[in-house]
Amino acid sequence: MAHRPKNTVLLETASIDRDSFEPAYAQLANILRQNMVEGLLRPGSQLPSEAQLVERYGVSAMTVRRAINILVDQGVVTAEQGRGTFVKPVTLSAATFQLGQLENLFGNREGTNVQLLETRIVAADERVARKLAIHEGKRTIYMRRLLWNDNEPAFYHREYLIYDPTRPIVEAELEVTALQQLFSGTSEARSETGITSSLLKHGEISMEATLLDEEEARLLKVLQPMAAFCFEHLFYDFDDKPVSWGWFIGRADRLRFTTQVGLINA
Amino acid sequence: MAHRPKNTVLLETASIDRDSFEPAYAQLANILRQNMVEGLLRPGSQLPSEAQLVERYGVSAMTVRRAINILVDQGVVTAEQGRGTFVKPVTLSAATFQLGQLENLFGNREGTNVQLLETRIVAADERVARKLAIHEGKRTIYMRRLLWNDNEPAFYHREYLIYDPTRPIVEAELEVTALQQLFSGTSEARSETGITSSLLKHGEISMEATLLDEEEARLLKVLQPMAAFCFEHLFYDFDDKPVSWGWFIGRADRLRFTTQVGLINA
DNA sequence: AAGTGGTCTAGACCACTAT
DNA sequence: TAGTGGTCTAGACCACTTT
Repeated sequence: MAHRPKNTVLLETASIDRDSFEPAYAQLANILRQNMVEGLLRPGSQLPSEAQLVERYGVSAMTVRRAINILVDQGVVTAEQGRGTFVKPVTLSAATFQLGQLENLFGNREGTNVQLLETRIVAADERVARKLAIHEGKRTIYMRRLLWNDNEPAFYHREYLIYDPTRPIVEAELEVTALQQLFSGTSEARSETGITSSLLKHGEISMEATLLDEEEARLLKVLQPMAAFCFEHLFYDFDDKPVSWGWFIGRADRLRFTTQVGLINA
Repeated sequence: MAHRPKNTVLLETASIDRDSFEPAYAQLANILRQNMVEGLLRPGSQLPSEAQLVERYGVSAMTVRRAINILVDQGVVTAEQGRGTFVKPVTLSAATFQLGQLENLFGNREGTNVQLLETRIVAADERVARKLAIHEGKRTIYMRRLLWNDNEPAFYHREYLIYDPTRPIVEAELEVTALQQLFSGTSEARSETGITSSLLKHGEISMEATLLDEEEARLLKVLQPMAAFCFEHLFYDFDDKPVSWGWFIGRADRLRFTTQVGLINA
């Protein structure tokens, strides 16, 4: 016996229900996580080896691996080749905040709507030209919108869009560009018309905390000084050319991102 | 022929290199993603069926499934049983911001250090008692710290810790609780002493944008009014009892979270 | 040499969707 | 009924770590 599997107790009497709707790999992953939740498997300790799990739960090696891969992807264990699989300790830096949370916040889609404040053609100044990778002075579409939720202004959105008659960036896309997406959530790929021809290939989004300026405070109906979240976004088409640059500003006292780290049930 | 696989062209001449270090499933996932990046596979369009991919790339069905699962996990495609697998359009709300980004920001670990401003025993007021689920008036450990980066104060951290002689929450844990974690990144499970006995089971973290108050501004050496990020954290032990409640406040002009959505190379 | 994670296959079977 | 994604197995082989 070369490698002594130290304190690797074989845990719990729970077993796989072959008649369940839940796949065996998912059941096993949950059993293992439950063992961690209950403290039978503490941070730093080693999981039973794959061979042991195969025996104990009567599933194939592939199924065990898949279960463990899930836990690895979830960030609760690390698998080290030749050594074993270990429970990871809780880490602050593992926290991730999802922009999609805002959709829940804007829950009642009835009460949310978009007010177009202004849309006009403007010449790109140095900053806009740089962001959109066009020449200074070229024409762009400038839009200002106010997003309402429950009869309160929630976000002030400003956006510059490429204006190029040779590029198909017209009306339809204007709507899609960013706003619909924010609310439409996972944005089902299936459209009723058949084809969802998104022109957008990818985008960069950044988040900052800022102070509202006078205009922003007025539109959002709050008093200065007021902290705010600012989400800047830059979207590209399939030629990797920028098509849209803009930013959302929302009053901080209405926004809060939360997340969990470590071993949570279910 | 029942279900016509519409415009499903079999793509690209790229193929799997069996001698590569990169596993076949990863190579296939990358080939497929590359097809999306290049625009051969647009949002809404259907991927070749698994059977087709098996034939085209000469790998087993399991390998194909694993490749596709990766793309599903990455959120770039959706797989619908009985229908097919489709490319997802870009979505703003898919953006996720990782707290771990701060570690890169605090890159030079040489230049970062922690200054303990104060530590004392205080009686829990109503708010602290509620957060830590103890009785008002019970003793807690209150700590104030300043986190420096490049000879600049970056974060001001305040924290209340359970003070209970019957619970092992002593000195060693004080250090670990949150700070080490913020800097130590993935926080390797392997400690030199052998056992990493983290007492923390899980935690909740929330992010807000706020204004610095007078004391915070003074300590962080900035002028009011100044926007700031506030990260509140509440950690629990393996009995699901709170052990630590506190918050980091950092000047907003030094912090920026960025992320990408959609189809990115590599 | 023994034990560990990691990859891969060939084929079976199931559940769902479209026609 | 044919095509689709989804699960599962038994066994082979490899690479790494420990003793």
